[in-house]
Amino acid sequence: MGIVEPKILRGFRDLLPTDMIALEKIISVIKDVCESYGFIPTSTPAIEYKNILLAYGEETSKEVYFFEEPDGNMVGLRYDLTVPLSRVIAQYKNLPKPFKRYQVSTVWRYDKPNPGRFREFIQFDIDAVGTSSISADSEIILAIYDCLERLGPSFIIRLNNRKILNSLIVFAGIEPNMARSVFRVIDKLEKQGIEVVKQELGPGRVDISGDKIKGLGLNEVQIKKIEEFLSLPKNTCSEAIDSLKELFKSVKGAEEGIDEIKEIHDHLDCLSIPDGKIIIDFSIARGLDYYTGPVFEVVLTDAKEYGSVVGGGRFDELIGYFTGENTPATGASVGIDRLLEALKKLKLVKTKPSTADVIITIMVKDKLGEYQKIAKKIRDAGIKTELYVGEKTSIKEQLKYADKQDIPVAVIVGEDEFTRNEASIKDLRVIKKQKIEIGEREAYLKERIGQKKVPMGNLVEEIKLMLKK
RNA sequence: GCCGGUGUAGCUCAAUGGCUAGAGCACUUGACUGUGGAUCAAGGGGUUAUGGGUUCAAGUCCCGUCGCCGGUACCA
Repeated sequence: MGIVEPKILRGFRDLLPTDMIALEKIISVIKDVCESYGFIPTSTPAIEYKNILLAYGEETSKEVYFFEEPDGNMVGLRYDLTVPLSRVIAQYKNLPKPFKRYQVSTVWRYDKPNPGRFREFIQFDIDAVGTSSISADSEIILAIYDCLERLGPSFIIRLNNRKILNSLIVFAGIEPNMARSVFRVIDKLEKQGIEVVKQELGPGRVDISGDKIKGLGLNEVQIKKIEEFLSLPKNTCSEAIDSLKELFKSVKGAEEGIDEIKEIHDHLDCLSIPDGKIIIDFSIARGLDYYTGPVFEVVLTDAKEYGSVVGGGRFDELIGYFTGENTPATGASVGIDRLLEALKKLKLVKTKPSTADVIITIMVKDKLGEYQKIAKKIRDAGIKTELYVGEKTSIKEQLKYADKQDIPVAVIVGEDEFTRNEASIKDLRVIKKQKIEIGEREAYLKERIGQKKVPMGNLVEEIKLMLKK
């Protein structure tokens, strides 16, 4: 008989318990924060009609998984959570506005896989729809700020405004249809440096591997003006705002974007958020075409190689493709997979193979019912408790299993304990924590390291005490 | 997509074109039938990613494919 070779698609991956436990933990922290801000959960299908997925234009299509249903409908896997959100807003017209929702779901893109970047990945989106108020943008940024504070990594939130970049196009005298390309180039500033940016704005350059990168062909005056913009003093947010105001004083309509970013800054200032954690960076544009106002992204300062782990901004024109009317919206998207990889590397998330805190070992096979009673008692007290169900029933095997699963406490009840109405509880962490100097195996066994006999009536209390250590 | 590197046991890696492809860790078993550590002993594990070619002889050299890593491009 042929054996089927076990393999998975390129860019896809399995999440084994250790990763999955860490992932769930991260998600639950973010959910808690969202709900503490009054964002409410939504869910939409993984599959949408093709024309829905293509609502913003055909150019998106090459990275989307499309397929035909047996009855001929053309459908596809969602590639983000914003398109389904727009559909939902258009479809359920009586949703309360502002509609503040969060959604954590899998999305699919046929991209080139990278470390921390997969073809199937999880997005955590937070959005506020139906309000132009900048306070919505501030709330989302604050929620993201709180999430990161609770998760623990050091980070920087970079803020900008698409309107400011649009003013730059006017300021530098660039054709409006070049705007998008210019934004794409200046977005590279942080990673590549000013010289590369200037080359790409102008004649182009040749990269390390010998590839030619075409330049945008801007003239020297235009490049000079962009450089002036990018090198504005911005040690503090107020300094950045003031210097930009000065630079753009003759640009018509430039106040709007500057005022918006100032408003966000004022909100954050009231909460005494340290100036270095949320900064203004005029180079960030975000890859997406659809942003219309404030934009921001987050990098982890000790794990920069994962790129931005959160990105977001205002997209006032997007939902209109479905509603036919102007529907302002702003949001953020957390790259959960990148965050997981980064937090693992920074050792800020527990990587454990099991969620159980207690294992009940089986010593007397025909008293299974008794063991189940013990397990129930501990579970009823809110402690995660596993009853050993393996076939190898020697105590040695059971403890080895518990050790491998990193379960901290074992309950051992044999004939002795049953007759005395007692239980032995054993702290399995003790051996790992300190090297115990016992040479002889016999002495080691006698020592019963980390073990304690307690009356059955006190079992739950004693376990709680042991777990607290 | 393009450029470069790389692929040997579960993991980390050895092996001048030449004898039966090795080691450490991990794993299994026993010393030890109510105790996970340490120690000792034994054991299992490989189509050298894959398909072709050169050669008396290929893990080793050449070509294709696939995977992985790095860079670059793209990213609604």
